[in-house]
Amino acid sequence: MTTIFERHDHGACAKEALARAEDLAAAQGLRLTPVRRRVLEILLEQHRALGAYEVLDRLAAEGLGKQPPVAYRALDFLVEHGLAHRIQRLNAFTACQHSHPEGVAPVFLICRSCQTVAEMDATGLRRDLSRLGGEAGFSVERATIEALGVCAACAGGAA
Amino acid sequence: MTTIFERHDHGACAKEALARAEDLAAAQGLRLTPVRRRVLEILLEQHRALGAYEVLDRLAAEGLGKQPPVAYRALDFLVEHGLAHRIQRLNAFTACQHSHPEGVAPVFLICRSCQTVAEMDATGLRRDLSRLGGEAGFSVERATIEALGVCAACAGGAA
DNA sequence: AAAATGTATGTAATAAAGTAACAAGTCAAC
DNA sequence: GTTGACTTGTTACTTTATTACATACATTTT
Repeated sequence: MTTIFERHDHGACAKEALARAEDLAAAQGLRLTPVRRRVLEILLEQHRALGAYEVLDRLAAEGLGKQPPVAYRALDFLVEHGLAHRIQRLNAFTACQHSHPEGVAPVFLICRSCQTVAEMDATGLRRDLSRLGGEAGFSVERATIEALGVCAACAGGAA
Repeated sequence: MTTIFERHDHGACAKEALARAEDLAAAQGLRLTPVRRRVLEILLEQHRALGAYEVLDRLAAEGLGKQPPVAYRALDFLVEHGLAHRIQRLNAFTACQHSHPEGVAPVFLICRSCQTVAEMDATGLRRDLSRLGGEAGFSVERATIEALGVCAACAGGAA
């Protein structure tokens, strides 16, 4: 499995994600407005999750909006359409790193040392979770799976 | 698998949990002070997660503390010793329903209709998650697994 | 092109959640 | 009965998030 923990061409990675967003917008008739697009770009700059107010500060510095709702609305839009994810543990947001065709939400790996947040496909895990819920008569609709730990680079570097 | 979604003697369920807490405190030399004990009792009254401020309001009504730190400290104590859990999706807390011998954190099933939060053992899921992380060189230390959906009773009742 | 409609943004105000810092009290051990 | 560790009280504040309403922009209808 390949994650963004590995060395990669980050510029290309961000560019691709933006292109995917544009394709999605075109395909689904969504409006990737300047604010929304800029928020996605800001999230794509780093592989760590940003708080809504960090995003807002950036927007404010560029004259794109000074009040919380501006940031929250754009972030909500991105999350709703799968272009970004909310990391519950951090009350923060990160750009989506892979395209998740259907409603296949990923698992997040959060490095507590470098703050990098990586996504991994977790189809199997989700199936198991649904099965587990099913045993209790519970119908799983959405699931949050977040792992906190240390990435290879940080584990190696700190050794 | 049996969860608190099923009919059960709630009084007994709460009483047992409290007894477990006392045993734990005795065994580990922890101080289950009046505030801490009362917070646990409050959480045990319902099988839904309570926000820190809901707990605080209850404490205040009983003269046990009026400021946020009082509630947060007690909640942190309970969480730290496995007597309660924090539900990330809800920014809320729920009493532990099973004793988790070691550091075996459970999975949470959150009914979006009746707000009940049930725990299930997820040893297998956690192992799979660790393995998945391992594939990316990531060492998982702690994991949050929360499922949002509908419990059997609500699905049946609403049908 | 003007009116009507739907959607997005701007703004103010406030709510909700969480923390820092320090003073004061409690309790067990010596 | 004083020391030291832990717990609680209190003030003040920070961070995160939402409500409500006004304004602007875009699209379709006429």
